[in-house]
Amino acid sequence: MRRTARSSGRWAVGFQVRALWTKTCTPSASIAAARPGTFCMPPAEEIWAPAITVPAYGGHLRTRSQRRSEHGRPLLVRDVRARIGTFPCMTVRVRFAPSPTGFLHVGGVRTALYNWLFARHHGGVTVLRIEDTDRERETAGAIEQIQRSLDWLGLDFDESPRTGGPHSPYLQSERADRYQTAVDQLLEQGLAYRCYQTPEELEAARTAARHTDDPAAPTRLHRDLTAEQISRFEGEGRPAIIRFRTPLEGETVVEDLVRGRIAFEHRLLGDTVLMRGGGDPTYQLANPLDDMAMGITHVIRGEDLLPSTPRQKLLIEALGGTFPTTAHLSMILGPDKKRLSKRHGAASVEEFRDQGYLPHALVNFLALLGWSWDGATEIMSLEELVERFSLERVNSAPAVFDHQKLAWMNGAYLRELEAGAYTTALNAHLADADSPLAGNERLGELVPLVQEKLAAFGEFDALAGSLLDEREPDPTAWAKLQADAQAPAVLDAAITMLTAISSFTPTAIEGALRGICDLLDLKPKHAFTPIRIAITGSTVAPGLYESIAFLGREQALARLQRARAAV
RNA sequence: GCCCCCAUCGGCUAGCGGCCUAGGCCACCGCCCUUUCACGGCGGCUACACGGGUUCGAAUCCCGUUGGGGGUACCA
Repeated sequence: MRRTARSSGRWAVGFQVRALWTKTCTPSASIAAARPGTFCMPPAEEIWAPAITVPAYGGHLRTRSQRRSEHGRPLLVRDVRARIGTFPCMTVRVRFAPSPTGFLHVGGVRTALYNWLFARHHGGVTVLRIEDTDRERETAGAIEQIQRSLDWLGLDFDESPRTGGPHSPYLQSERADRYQTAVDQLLEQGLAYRCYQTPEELEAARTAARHTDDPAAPTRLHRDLTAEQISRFEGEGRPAIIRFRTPLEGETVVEDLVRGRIAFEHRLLGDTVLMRGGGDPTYQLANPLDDMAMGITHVIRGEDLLPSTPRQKLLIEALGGTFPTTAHLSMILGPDKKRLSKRHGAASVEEFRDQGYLPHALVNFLALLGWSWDGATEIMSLEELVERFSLERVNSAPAVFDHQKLAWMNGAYLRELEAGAYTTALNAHLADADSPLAGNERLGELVPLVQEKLAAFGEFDALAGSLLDEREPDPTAWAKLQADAQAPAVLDAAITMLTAISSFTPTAIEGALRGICDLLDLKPKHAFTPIRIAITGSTVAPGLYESIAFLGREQALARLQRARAAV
């Protein structure tokens, strides 16, 4: 069953792109032949090999590369990709799991998008799960805002807090009993234990151990408490946290779809906290447990979560589950090469919407930030992205967010919009911005004048707002007008000429204005500037003839008179 | 400090040992078009971080160095 990507809400028009000037790009035979939904590939045990825990020998003496290649010849990223890039007979299930600590930022969107594209490409299922295990950090309304942003982008999730699904609930705060059950089981099997350290004791031990050869030691201090010690701590009324009993030797190897094989030594991992003193689960417990419970097959997430991967894998395997295949996406950076954040300006989806970006332009741009199809194709519809996307082509290097290219791409999409769709979308933007121009019945007439000039709807008001509204002229432009010695003569001539012509069309107006050039022996460039400032109040505006025609004779003359009086 | 990831033009990237005197897009700089701003067209600038290997041959494989990023939480 092939799903059709769709947008939602009034921004749907953003997807009606008239023409795509993509460079030649024929879908590869393998993609064309791929059957959505299921994948058969022998032998399954090679893919799901549980091994991965191998004895360490002189662990810290070996280099990363040595560990990586110790099983024989050097293991290349592409070897790993080739091995686990195809899947046994199963349905792909991915999840996007944001925590409701704020708005959805571009990094999160890209993660959501890659998950979504991967699932749709393989005919799989998308799950939206909210990771609200830390209620203190939760922001009011964040869940709704995240959902709204995803809706706007056209990323629909098959299972979510809103839609429900076979693995409800999709809010971690409502799954407490499951986490408790798992912890009880681990405790019973001795795979987890109670730790009575106070935060202060832990911190002190950590500081002391920082420069030793076993920096993770402080997490293991209560790993083997005697019965007496336990009853003493209990007697003191100390709250216990639950820690995972991480193996002391050996290492866990993760085979990542974008990074290849990565080995982590157990002794450096320490004993992960699964449950807080208050009995709340931590991310380290809830996240992998839910992935297992929800049948997640592929975890596609940010590189910042890479270091916690071995802990999660260990936990899932301790619980008898199979760790999903992972794909860790590199970070999105600001111009200063630091991780992108609010400091770098627009970072939330809502800001882009407010500035008048089309959802698909953002999607297209983000798809290309860390992934490419052929190195040449830039503009792709959602359907094309779904068809072409693959984790194999995801770049492992971090990427700087290029605002200028996004603006260019948005302009490209805007220019390809049908006039009607353009008008609808522009109007929707103005309405969202509470602009008095929203609903103006002459908006459509202005579209041909501005369409090729705007990179985003947010620029509309500054460019053409003065044609719909009487407003104060730009001071700089006005000063320029007043300083222009030719202005009085030019404006007088314009008033005369525009009064005289019989029909008030752009063509007739052009003729009249050209007449001024002859009359005063001025180049159009010089003659038109005062007129443009008089008419639009700015040096930057839509075509002069069209603007004057749009205003109509009465209004145009009034503006020329006003300017004449000022010079 | 320790662990992990990463490294091609200013930015996004193509490149999987010979097709590379390194291609595309954005940005930038010229020129053309032109009533401003854009759009469009043409041209230009500029990159394989460095040092060692492996190989007949390396941007591509290996090692190291340097640099950047991430993690090191009873955050996610």
